[in-house]
Amino acid sequence: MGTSDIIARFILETLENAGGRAEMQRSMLADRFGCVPSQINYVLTTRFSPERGYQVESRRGEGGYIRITRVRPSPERIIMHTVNAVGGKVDRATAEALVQNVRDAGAADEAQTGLLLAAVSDRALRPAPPEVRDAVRASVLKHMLVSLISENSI
Amino acid sequence: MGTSDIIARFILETLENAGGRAEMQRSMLADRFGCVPSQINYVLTTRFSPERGYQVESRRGEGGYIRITRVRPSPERIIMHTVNAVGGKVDRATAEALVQNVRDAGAADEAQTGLLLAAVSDRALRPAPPEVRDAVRASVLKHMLVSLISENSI
DNA sequence: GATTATTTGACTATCTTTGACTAATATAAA
DNA sequence: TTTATATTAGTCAAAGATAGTCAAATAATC
Repeated sequence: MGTSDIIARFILETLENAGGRAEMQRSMLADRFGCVPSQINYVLTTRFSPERGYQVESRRGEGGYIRITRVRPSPERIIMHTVNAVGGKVDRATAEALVQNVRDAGAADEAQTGLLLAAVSDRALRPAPPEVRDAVRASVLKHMLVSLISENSI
Repeated sequence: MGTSDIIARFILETLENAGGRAEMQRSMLADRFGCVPSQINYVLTTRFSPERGYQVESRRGEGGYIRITRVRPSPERIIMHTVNAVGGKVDRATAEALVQNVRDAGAADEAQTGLLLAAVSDRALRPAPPEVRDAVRASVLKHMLVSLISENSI
């Protein structure tokens, strides 16, 4: 088992003991596991992505930290399923259909649905070059969906 | 939590107890929290900016003071103002401050704020090329805010 | 052997703390 | 009244403290 797996397991244990939400310093982790700090970013992006049900926030400078939140599944199973269905790119029509599904499943109310639809609209994403637009749409949508779960389950 | 956060929290509490308006001396604050006086200015500019809904007045010399006033315009007005403030491009820090302001004004609840923050995060916008990322962020944010107004006014 | 995953480090970005210098105001002195 | 002095607050840039990005090197896997 490689260093990244060990770090990931440590983070998982910490999350477990902290009830799904934990704050730690990147430099402390790197220190503890004898790796360079950027490897922590690698672990976070590969193993604690929105697709896997995690939300990562951070802050730099004095008092900086990395906060990892585990999203609790439940009525949110639908949302996670949707996040997985989005993939790396998603066109507008598909995104809208997925959002409607989320609403129909009762996982988002009218206002939240409105925000989601506004964010994935072609008009909102117009400044993004066409060749990456669907990738941006997918990323924005997934991050919003994960945020929705964490907010609803607190 | 760093010194600046502690100072900010103290000011917030003081404001709370004083009904949204408080006067204090910069040197007293610096003294109390063991920092250099100019750090108070840093806290004021980063955490009690007009964008976040505060007004700061001051006076020098004998009997000098800093007066901090919490300002709360109407939600609609805040949102309209925010949409106008976004412009063609907006960086992450500014976008987050604007969103926080919208929430503070009561124009967005926790879940909606979460969706907004998720959509304007660097992580969500990662697929967008850096040279257009702030433009995409601005567009997404504005479209979402507009959606929020129409939803809220039902 | 090719492909994918991991590790590493140089460079960048952001946030905070500090201090030297500047500006304004009240009060006392001339 | 004018000037000087003391007492505040303001500005700005440098230094310090974190975290992020990216691509090259290496290792693991197919």
